Formats: sequence, structure tokens, C-alpha cells
Amino acid sequence: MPKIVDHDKQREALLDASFRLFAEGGYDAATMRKIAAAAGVSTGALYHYFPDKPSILAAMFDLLTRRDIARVQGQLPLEAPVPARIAALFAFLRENVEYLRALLSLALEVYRHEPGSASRAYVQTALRSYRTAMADILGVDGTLAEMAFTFLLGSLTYGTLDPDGLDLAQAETFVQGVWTRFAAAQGGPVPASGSAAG
Amino acid sequence: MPKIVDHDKQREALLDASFRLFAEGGYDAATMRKIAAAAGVSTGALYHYFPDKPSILAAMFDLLTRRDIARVQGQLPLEAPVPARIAALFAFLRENVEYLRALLSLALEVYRHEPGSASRAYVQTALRSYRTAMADILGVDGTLAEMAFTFLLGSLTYGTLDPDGLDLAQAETFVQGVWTRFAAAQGGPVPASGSAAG
Amino acid sequence: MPKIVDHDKQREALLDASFRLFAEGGYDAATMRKIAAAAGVSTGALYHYFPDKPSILAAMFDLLTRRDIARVQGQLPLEAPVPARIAALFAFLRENVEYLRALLSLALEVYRHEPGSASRAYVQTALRSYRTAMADILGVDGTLAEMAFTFLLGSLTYGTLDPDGLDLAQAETFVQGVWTRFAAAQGGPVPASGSAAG
Amino acid sequence: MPKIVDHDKQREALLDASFRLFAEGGYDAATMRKIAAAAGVSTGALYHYFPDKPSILAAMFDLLTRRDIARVQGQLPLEAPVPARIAALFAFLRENVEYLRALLSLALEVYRHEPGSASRAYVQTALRSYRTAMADILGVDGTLAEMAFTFLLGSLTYGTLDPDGLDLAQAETFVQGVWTRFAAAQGGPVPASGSAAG
DNA sequence: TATGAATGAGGCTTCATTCAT
DNA sequence: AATGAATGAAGCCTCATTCAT
Repeated sequence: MPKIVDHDKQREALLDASFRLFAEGGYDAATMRKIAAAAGVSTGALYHYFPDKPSILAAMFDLLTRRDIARVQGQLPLEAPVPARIAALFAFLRENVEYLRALLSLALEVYRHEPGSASRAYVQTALRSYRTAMADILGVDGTLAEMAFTFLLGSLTYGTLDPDGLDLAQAETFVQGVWTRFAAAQGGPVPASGSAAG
Repeated sequence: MPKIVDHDKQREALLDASFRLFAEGGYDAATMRKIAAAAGVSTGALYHYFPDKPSILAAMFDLLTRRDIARVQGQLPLEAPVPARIAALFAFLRENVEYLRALLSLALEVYRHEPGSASRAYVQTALRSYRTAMADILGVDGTLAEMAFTFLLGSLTYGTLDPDGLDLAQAETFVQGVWTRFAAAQGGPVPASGSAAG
Repeated sequence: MPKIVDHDKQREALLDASFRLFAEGGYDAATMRKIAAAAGVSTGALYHYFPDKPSILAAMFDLLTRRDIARVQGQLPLEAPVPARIAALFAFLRENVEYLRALLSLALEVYRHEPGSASRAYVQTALRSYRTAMADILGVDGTLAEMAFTFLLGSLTYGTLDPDGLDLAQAETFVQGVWTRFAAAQGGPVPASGSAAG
Repeated sequence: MPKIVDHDKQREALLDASFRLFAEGGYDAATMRKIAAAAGVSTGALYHYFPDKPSILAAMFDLLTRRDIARVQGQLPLEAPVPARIAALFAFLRENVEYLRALLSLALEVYRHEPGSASRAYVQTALRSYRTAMADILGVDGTLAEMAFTFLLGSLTYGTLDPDGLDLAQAETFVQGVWTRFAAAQGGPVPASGSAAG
């Protein structure tokens, strides 16, 4: 009988430690030794769970995406009108800015780390999951969803580069304004489904 | 009799080589040796122009920002109405996506590289220069300019992570639509100055 | 109720797996994990049978030598004349070249592995067993046996380094030729024998 | 102007240090750190001259082969009769046993280190050079040269595995005896060219 | 200025071995 | 007896940087 360790739980613990370090200083700055130390294990133990450094990253993205989606879907305001949904989205954003910024920065960094499509595949997968999740929250799809996602990415990027640069409250007001105007153009406050642009 | 070299010209050549490499694989992947080789000089020569690697990055950002601003201001459609200005901005965007994406990715990478505010200062400086330049092009300021800049950053980020993700033509139509609606709300096509949100 | 396993049988199975791996890539390339995996047991199990890696090697040599000698002695053409014995030796050689080459290479590798005479002892023991066995097969002793053994080792070495280098048929003819001439010189009976090298 | 170092001379010095270590404990035991230390340089310096460890081995084989051949050809007894040539060969052997044994062991070790023919190519090249050199010394060719080479390899192998195993004087006497008998079979003491087998 | 040899810390990874179960 | 998680030293190699020329 082997040493009693919940393999999957250990894996997750290691991935969490990894994310912490990746988020701080980026992929390269997070050395295997540091990750191991942060997780309280030896270097060798790391390799017991992951064959190499890139695969840690891949596993981490997978875990986080899965978790995030689950978390978001748990608190979906299913029948609310769009403005309330927008408010919910911004509330989520505000609560998780640091985390989301870190994730995005990491995604961008990884994306160029290897021209081989290997590492890019799971970043795209994650990205699309988040896009779908956002569209579900907003209750909007089509072009408007694309635009909203773009704006969201922009607000994360902007906030990362210049912490004093973007006022999220202002952004929310703006988005509400856009929605109102686009919905009005379609003939009244649309509840939860309207794709207005197209 | 020293070799006749225009010091500043050589410096720029080195910075251009640096950018090329940084853009390809990021800051870490661009080793001093590779930079030197790409510029056709020896490692030692590089250190005659820059004291260390971070300072190359700083100098590079400075050079590029300066250049870009000059370039943009040279072709400003000074008296055009906003829709034409939007079109001009997107035209510029389309012509320089790759370059702008690289620049943005690099900025984000650099931003994390050193927690010391040393490296972050010039990234913020650059960012603000671009933001101002964009506002000048659009002939818009205040909140609307902020929002436009956010959206612009988002489109670059999005396009980097998922090349098939965002249709720039669609984005342009959307932006034009937003402008029309916001301008209409204010009572007519505002020519070149309108801060509409607020 | 312990798992019913024949301890000695398991040991042999482990040693066979070891030899397979040693033969493929040498001593260093055969890691304990690979050996365990090849034998279908866990790393820990390996250590129940052998205290460490060198001792696996020692045990393996011992087992193989014992086996080989037994095998050879079983088919000794006890009363045949020398030329027939030479033919038998070469037949054996041809059937087991790969095995013998691997064994020899391994012996040489091991020999250097530890300057301490610990590991060298059993290699010498094995070597002498083989030399005796060969002398028995040939029915020759003294200097001639030494020379034959030298030649035999040479043919294995040669064949290992250059698979197209040595024609065993030619070698056999040559050896028969040498025997004929030496026997003739001694006035001994040279019965039904092969031609000389010419 | 760079630091004044004779690149080729340094390379040779590094290769000599490498051989010393390789000869002692084999390829794997000779770590890059040890090689560097033995040569009195840093690890990094080693990589200035050789891209990686295998290439050190390759370069070393090339250097040694070249050197040995040159050395041997310098002292060729051009017009001597075969028995004198045999004596010369054994004299050379006796003077260089340790070196030759090390070389041979190394060749065998390397040979199996990588199944890819990359590393094997230069071993075969070296081997054939030595074979040709030996044939030139002996003034013999064809089958007899092959057999002599085989015997020579065998004597090195034998001596490596069992230092008390083979008496080189005895071996020489034997080889002279073989030659005499084969030459006699052809009709008299052939001077310096005799291919007796063929 | 310019060259390129040299340094040495540190990165990723492997591996024999130990140990809790 | 058996399992497999864990250790940590050590291997190969890279890289920013320095220095003799």
C-alpha cells in the first residue's frame, strides 16, 4: 500500500502554488525550485505530478478555467433583465480584477512563449470558455457579445498597464448607456436575449 | 582614428534589432548574444551602448513611442468629422496590428518583470502618449476617449489571443454605431470635439 | 497470507529484465525505475530483492555466467576431433553473437564503473569461466587456448564496433587453418579438417 | 581586439583533459564540471568551444585518431620483412597498451550510447583508420590483415578485463608462428608484401 | 571602441534511494 | 512483501555580464 496521498488534491495544491508564482512574476520568473518551495515540496516531487514545466502551465490553465466557469455559472442571475446582468458582470469584475488581470497577462505571455501551437491551443480553449461564460451572464450574443468581450479584455489590459487609468464605474455607466441606446434602437428595453448589432 | 560610426544611429540599429527579437519571443527569449548577433555586433559592443538588458528595453520603448507619435501626428486628418476619424483610426489599426500587438504584449510582459516601479514608469509614459494620440485622432476626449482606448486595447488583446476571434470590420461598424447613437443623444452629429458621456 | 511468489523466480525475472535494459543502452541508461517497470513491479519492490543498483549488476553477471556455462557444457561434443570442435564453437558463436556482444560490452563498461575492485571481481570470475568453457569445447589448452580466446574476444569486439567488419566464416576458415598448421608442425593427427586460409 | 587566445590550442587542451577523464571512468562519469575543472576553466568556457557533451566526444575521437595515425606513420619500418614488422607492432602495442585499451573501451561505450548512427559514425571512421594503419605497419592485407586486427582487438579487450590474462610476449611468439607457417605454406619467407590469405 | 573569451550562478530535469502506509 | 510518493544532490546547459587585449 502506497503512502496515502490524494493524488488529485496534491496536484491541485501544486497548481495553485504555481499560479501564485506565475501571477507574481510571470512564467519565466517562476522557477521549478520556487514553485516546489512555495508548495512545500521538493523539486523532485513536482516531477512526480507533472512531466515538465510547460505541462504545469497547461494543467493550471485547465484547472482555473474549469473552476472559474463553474463558479460563474453557480451565480448566474438567470431571469434578470440585461442592465441587471451588466451590473452583475461588473460586480464580478470588480471582485476579481487582480485575478483576471493575472490570468490575462499570463495567457498573453504564454501565447508567445512557443510558436508551436502546442501551448496556444489551451489558451484559446480557455479564452473561448470565458467568452461563452460572459455571453451567458449578459444574456447577449452575436456581435454585441463580441464587442462586450473585447471591451472587457480592454478594461483588464488597461487596468494592468495603468492602475489609475480606467474607472470601472465609469466603464459600467458607459456600457449601460450603450445597451440602452442599442436596445432603444430596437424598440424598447429588451429583457434578456437581444443581439442588436449584427 | 576611431571608427567612424554615428553613435546615435548605431544605438537605434541596436534597438531595432532588440525590438525584432523581443517581438518574436518575448523579453527573456531575446538574449544579449542574439541581440548583438541580430545587429551584427559583438556582445561587448552592446555593452558600450547600454549598461544592461533592462535599459535596452527602456530605451527601446522610448524610441518606439517617440517614433509612433510622430508618425501618427504627421497624418492627422485635422478637420474631418468624427466618423471619418474613426475610419482613419481603424485604417491605422489594420495597417499596424502586428506591430501594435507586439508592442502591447511586450508592455505587459515588461510590466511584470520587475516589481520595482523602475521599469513600469516608462511603460505608463508610453501608454499615456498613445492614449493622447488616439484622442487627438478621434477628436474626442473625456470619458468617450477613455472608452475608445479601452476598446482599442481590447481589440489588440483579443486579436493576439485568438486570431480568428475579432472581426475588425465588425468592430468598426460597432464603434461608428456607438458614436452615432451617443452623438444623436446630444442633438446632432458633433464635429470634432464632443465628450458625450460624462 | 503473503502473496505466493517464488522469491528466486522473481529475482531471476528482475535480473532478466535488467539484462535486457543493460544490453540496450548500457548500465547508466537503465534506471531503477525502468528496470522495475520492465519487470512489472514497483521501484520499492526492486529494493526488496537487491540492496542497490550495483548489486543488481553483480547478481546478473553471476546468473548469466552460471546459465551459459551450464548451457554450453550440455552440448559439448566430448569426443570429437578439434576441427569439429572449432566448427561447434563457431556455430555457437553465430547463434549467440548479439548476446555475447552485449555481455562483453557490459563487462567492459562495468569494469570501468568502479575503480574499487568490488565490481571487477565478478567480471574476472565470469571471464575465466568462459575461458575455461571455451577451452573445454575446443579440447585445447595452454597457449593455444589463450590465443583462441583472445581471437574470440577480438571477433566480438570487432563485430560490435563495425557490423560489416569481420566475416565470421572467414574467421572460422582461418582458425581451422591455424590449427592445421600448428597440429601438423607438432606431428599430431589432423583428421578430417578444413583447408587453410589460402 | 579580443582576448588573445589560440582557439585551436585551447580546444586541444580541453580535449586532452576530456580524454583523461573519459579514460578513467567512462563517458558518463566525466561530467562537464569535472572536465572543466580538469582543464582549469569554467563550465561556461567549455561551451564556448563545444556546443555540448557529445560533440566533445566526437571532436576528441577525431583528434586522437588523427594524431595516432600521424605518429604511427612517422615510424613506419618501410622496407623491413614481416617478422620485424610484427615485432614493431608489438613494441608499439606494449608502449601504448593503456592508452589503446582506454580508447577501445571508450569506443565501445560510445557505440551503444546512442542508437542514432550519429555517434557511431566517427567511431567506425576511427576504427577503419586504425585498421588501415595496422595493415600498413604489418605490410599485410586481405584476410590476414583482418585476422591480425581481430587478434589485436582481442588482446586489448582481454587485457582490459583481466590484466593477468594475456601475456603479450606469448602472443607475439604466437603471431610470429602463424606468420611463419602461413608464409611457409606459400613457399618461403615472404619479405614485406605478402598477402598470404587472399 | 570593439572583440570574444571567460565566469559562475542558476535553470530544468533525472535518478538512486528512502519511507509512510 | 509491496507500493509509489518524496527527497535532494547532481547532471547538462544557458546567460547576463566582465575583462584582457
